[in-house]
Amino acid sequence: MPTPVRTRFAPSPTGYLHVGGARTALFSWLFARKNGGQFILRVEDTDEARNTEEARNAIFSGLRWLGLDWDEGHEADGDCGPYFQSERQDIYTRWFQKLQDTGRVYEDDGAWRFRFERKPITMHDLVCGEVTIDYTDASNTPDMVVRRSDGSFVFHFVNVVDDLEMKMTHVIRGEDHLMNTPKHLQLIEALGETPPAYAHIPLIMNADGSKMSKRDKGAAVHEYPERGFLPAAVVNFIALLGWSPKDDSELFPLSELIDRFSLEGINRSPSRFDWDKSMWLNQQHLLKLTPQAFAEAALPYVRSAGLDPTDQFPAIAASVQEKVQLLAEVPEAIRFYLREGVEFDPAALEKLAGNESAPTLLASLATSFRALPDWSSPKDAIAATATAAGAKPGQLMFPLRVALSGKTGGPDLDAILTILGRDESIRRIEQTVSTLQNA
RNA sequence: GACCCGUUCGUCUAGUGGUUAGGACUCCGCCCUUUCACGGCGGCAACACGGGUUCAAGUCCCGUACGGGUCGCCA
Repeated sequence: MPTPVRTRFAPSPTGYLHVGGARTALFSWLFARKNGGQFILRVEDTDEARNTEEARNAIFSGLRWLGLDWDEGHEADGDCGPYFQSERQDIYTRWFQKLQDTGRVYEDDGAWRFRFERKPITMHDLVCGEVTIDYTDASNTPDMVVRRSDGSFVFHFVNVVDDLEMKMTHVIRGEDHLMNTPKHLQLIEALGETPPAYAHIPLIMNADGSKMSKRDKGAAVHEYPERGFLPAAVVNFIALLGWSPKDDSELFPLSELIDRFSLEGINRSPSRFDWDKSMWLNQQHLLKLTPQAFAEAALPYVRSAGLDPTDQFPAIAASVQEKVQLLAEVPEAIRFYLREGVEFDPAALEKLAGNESAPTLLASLATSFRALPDWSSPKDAIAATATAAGAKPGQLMFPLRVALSGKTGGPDLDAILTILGRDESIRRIEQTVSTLQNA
């Protein structure tokens, strides 16, 4: 029986969750899930000065929002805890003792340095292939500090110890760690342990190719729910940034991503954000939602825009499901349903004003609406009214749309008529007629 | 500067010696739709450059250029 796969995500809580970090987490998570292994969340909070509670929570909530659950770590079980490095001092001290016993560390200015073996180090990276770094020349690769003069341990040491202690089989991390790997390999070799397999993934860049930093659009994971993205769409999008299923498919729910994922599909070159495509992908995921699920997803955005959803909301939301790319667009798309009367989009009103027959047609439409026995087929009344006035139904459709919604585009007229109801529809038509006459 | 990784349409990518270099986003047409959007069809658009190797190179090798990464008592 093969050793069960164990991967981890090991962020340090010094800011918000970065989208590059999220993708690293995603790939590690996918690899673990794909292979029936475990995914561990370890918080590397050794830099007390820079750690914040807020940053820690951003990591947890970001991962949860994306749907990346962890088997061991904060608020989860696990035999390899604690999962915060700040609570693992005893473990590091013990391993440091072991390292001292090998005679490979020496004191320097109160700190402890690890003496590298002066030889070429070759790693077999699962993504980069075979990479050799020459450690022969000490001036290029000075012995590294593993323990500071204040007694604390540096990243390289704790990271290696934890990966060993937590029995990692695969370390999937950003390419910025590639040059650290020989250091880690040397440490592990000195300790007489077996290293995990490494996979270094290329970084994500801004749309213009520049390095993505904190302030850049899309850098922070928490920005995505704010902008109206679905977690599944974000996961789908970042997975496609640097990974390919090797065929033409590209629309994946999480479950299928797990199925299709493999390290071989990871690219070697940094990729750039393509905002148009991320929004398109979000729209595709939105389209796949049931109308109920869509309404539910849209509700918070509607509320926070100050709109008060009525009991008609399910129908209202359904009418705009295929009109928006982001959930944050929903409030604007449905606002016209919920307000008193019509507010005209200037361009729409102008277009309507240019139509000389509109006021007359609309006025007689209001009359025939009023005469309808019921509201089951207002469309027949539209056709009849137009015909009676010697016009085509199409000549009445556009004015009616503007009269009801104030806009040139939007949901099907049928849906608008049904949702608004007879009284409100008539009211808006008459409001429009008088607006037109007074103009 | 040294070392490491990379380079196919504007962007994300398929492609593992012989392809009309494929798909997707964007953009532009047309169709569907009495709106918009969705959907369908079509179009524009790429192998960074220079040398090799080979009957044959986007695919292999070497340079150059460009991009990225790393060179801490940060992680």
